[in-house]
Amino acid sequence: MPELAEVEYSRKQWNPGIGEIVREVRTHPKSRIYREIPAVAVEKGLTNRALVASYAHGKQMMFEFSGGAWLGLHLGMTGKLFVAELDRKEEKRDHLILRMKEQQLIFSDYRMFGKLTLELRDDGSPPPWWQELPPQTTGPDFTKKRHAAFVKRFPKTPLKTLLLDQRGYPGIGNWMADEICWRISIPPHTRSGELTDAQIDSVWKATRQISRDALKHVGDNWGVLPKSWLMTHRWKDGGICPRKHCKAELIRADLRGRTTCWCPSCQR
DNA sequence: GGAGATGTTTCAAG
DNA sequence: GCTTGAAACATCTC
Repeated sequence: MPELAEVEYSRKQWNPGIGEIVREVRTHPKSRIYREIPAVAVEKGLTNRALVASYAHGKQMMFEFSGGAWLGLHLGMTGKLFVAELDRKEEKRDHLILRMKEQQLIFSDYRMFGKLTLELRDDGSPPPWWQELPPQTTGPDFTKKRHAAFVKRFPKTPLKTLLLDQRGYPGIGNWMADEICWRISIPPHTRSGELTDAQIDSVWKATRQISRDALKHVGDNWGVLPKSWLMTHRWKDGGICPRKHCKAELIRADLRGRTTCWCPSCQR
């Protein structure tokens, strides 16, 4: 599930804990989630600290705690963040639980592709890797020029696959990449090197637009995406292209290891 | 039982 | 050093 907008949504799920002190930390020490840092270090590092703020950047999230502790989270394929009452029973897939006065913040992930880091810093600044993340697709530094250079760097890579590269397009995931290709009527398997300058331009525009639209629609309460989007049709067998007057049956096929959906009529 | 799932990392080859 | 492409990771659901 987690792409740009869903990550932003997830980050906000822990907002009720802002300003609250972590009284107890529960972990699953053997979980794969703790491959970057031992669970004990996370328990020690977060106990008695207050959650100060949270940030999202592409698919990455950062939670700032008092005293310069920075908790980085990535949801992988199946990670979830939520708040629960204190009497909620611990479940097998809860990897991190932060118990506060009247609630607990939970990170669960059954497939365990998620990732967790914790860094304690003296100077109050976020970890360097966080500051060096590539420009957000909704921000001012995601320029046409930067995008064009990135496209030209990987001429053999199919456009859809290129859009999944987090170095170029942080936050773009499988459905958004398909949505972008569909919106501008380019087949997802088109090699980057075969795109015209005008097409490269339209990819840039669509990427910005769809990023912004996705954030707007998912919003604070998982808004429903418009029926006019490819996304709302892509998983149905025999799904129909939602473009006006098209009505072609959508195709789903593997492209470089990811399920890809496109319209054989619009995208040629 | 097998295939597939809205993601990243790693490794080998050119 | 770079790009490219496949496999691995772990578990649940259909």
